[in-house]
Amino acid sequence: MADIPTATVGRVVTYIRVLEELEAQNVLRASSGELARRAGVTPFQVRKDLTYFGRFGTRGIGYTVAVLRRELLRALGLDQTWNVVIVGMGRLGHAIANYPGASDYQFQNVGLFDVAPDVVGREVRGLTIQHMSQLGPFVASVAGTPRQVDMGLLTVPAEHAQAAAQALVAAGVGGILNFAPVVLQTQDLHLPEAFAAPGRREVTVENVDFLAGMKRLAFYMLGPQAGPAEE
Amino acid sequence: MADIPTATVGRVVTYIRVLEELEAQNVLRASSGELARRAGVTPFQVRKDLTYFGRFGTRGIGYTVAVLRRELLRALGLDQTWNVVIVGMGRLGHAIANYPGASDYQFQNVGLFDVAPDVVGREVRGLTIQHMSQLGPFVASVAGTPRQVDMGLLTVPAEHAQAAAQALVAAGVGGILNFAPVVLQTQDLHLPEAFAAPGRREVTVENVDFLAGMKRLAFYMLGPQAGPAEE
DNA sequence: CATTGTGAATCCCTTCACAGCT
DNA sequence: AGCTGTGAAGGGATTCACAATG
Repeated sequence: MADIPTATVGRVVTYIRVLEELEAQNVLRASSGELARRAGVTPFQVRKDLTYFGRFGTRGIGYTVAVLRRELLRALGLDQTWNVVIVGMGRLGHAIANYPGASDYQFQNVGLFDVAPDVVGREVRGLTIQHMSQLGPFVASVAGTPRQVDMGLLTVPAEHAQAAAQALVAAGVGGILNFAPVVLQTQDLHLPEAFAAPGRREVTVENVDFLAGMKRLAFYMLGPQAGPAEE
Repeated sequence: MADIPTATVGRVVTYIRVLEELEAQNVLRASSGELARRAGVTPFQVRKDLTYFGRFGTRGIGYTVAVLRRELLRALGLDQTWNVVIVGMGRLGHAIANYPGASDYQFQNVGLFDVAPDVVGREVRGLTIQHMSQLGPFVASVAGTPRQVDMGLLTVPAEHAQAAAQALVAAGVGGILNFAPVVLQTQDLHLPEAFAAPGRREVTVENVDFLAGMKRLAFYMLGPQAGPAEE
C-alpha cells in the first residue's frame, strides 16, 4: 500500500466528522463537492484523499454517507477500542477527562494519574486519580485483559513532560498525545522489549499545542508584512 | 517578500521555544545542528526556514541565541501585545484562562464570555465572566484604547461554535483560535466595514483540536497496515 | 575550518482534465 | 447526464551540495 500523506490523514478525520453531521441530518448520500464544501477543501482533494483508502463512491451518484463513514473509521482504526490514560490531572487534564465526546469513537479513559497529593485519590467520572508511581503496575495489570493501555494523554507542565513521557513508555504505552509546549525527544523513548510487538516497537507522538496555535494565528493576522532587508 | 510556507511558520514557533530553553540554560550561541536536534528537524530545514525571515547567523560560528529569538519574535508579531477574549468558559475555557504561559508572549486576556447564568458573573484571574450579549459593546469599548481585541479563543460546545464565531466577527474580532471540533464556515464570516482595515478585512482562523489529534494518533499507531483491495 | 546561506535537484502533495462508470 | 476515480501536470516544500565567510 502506498503510504498516506500526513495531510490526508488530518483531512480524513475531518471528513468523518462531516459525514457524522450529515448522518445526524439524515442525509443518505453526498457528492465530493458537498463533502468538500463542509470540510473547507476542494472536491479534487476529497476524491484524491479517498483513493488512498479505497473506492467508496458510485459514479454519477456520489457517496453513501453511512458506508463512507464506516469505511473511513475502519481505515483509521477507529472501529476498535483504544484505552487511554491521562497523565497530569491539573485543569487541562480535568477538562479533557470530562470532555463530551472524549469517550466517543471508542476512546476509553481507563486511568488518571498525577503526583500532587491533593489531587491523587480524587474521583473524576468514576475513576480515582492514582499516583504516578502506580502507572507501571496499572498498565501491566490492564495488559492482561483483552486490550492494553494504548495511549497516554500528556497534560503535565512543560518541565515535566519529557520525564512523564519516559514513564509512560517505560510502562509500555506506545502512543502519546502531547499537550505540553515542548518537543518530546523521541530518540530517548523506546518501548521495553516485552512490549515490542512486531512493527510496533517505536513510540508514536502527536502534539496538541494551543500556545503554538495562538502564535501562528498572530503571525497570519499580521498580514502581508514587510519582509527582511528587501533587496 | 516571498510568502512563507505554513509548515515553516509552525516550525519557527518551535524554534522560538527552543531558543528560550537555551536562554534559560544560559547558552549564548547555537548552531543550526543544535537547534535542529532540539526541534526534531534537520539542520537544512532550520537554515532554510530562517532564510525566509532574514540572515541571522555568523558563518563558522552559528546563531546568537538572544538575537535570533528577538528577530523571530518580531517576525511572528510576538513583540507586540495581542488582546484576547475567551468565548466559552466551561472547563476548557477555565483551563486556558488559568494556563501558565497563556499571558506570556504578550497575549493578554482582556475578557471572558459565556451564556450560562451560573457562570456569568464569576471571577477568573481578576476578570469577571460576562454574558455573550456584552461581547459587542465590550469589544467596541476596548477598540477605543490604544489597542483593540485581536483574537477570540473559541471554547464553546461544537454545536454553538459557528454562531459564537459569527458573534466574535460581528463584534469586530478578526482572529479566531477554534477549539471546537467543527470546520468553521469562513465564507459566512466577514468583518463589518468599520473594522475592515486595509488588507485585514478577512477573518483568520486556526484550529486546535485534541479529538482530531487522538484520531490521527490512533491511525499512526496502527502501523503498516493492510491497504484497500490490494491488486 | 566550522558553519551559514542558498541555488539546484528531488520529492511529495495538490490540482487538473478527462476517461470510465452508473 | 452526472459524478467518481486517476494518470499527468504543476507547484511547493524538503533535501542537498557547495560556495561564501567570519
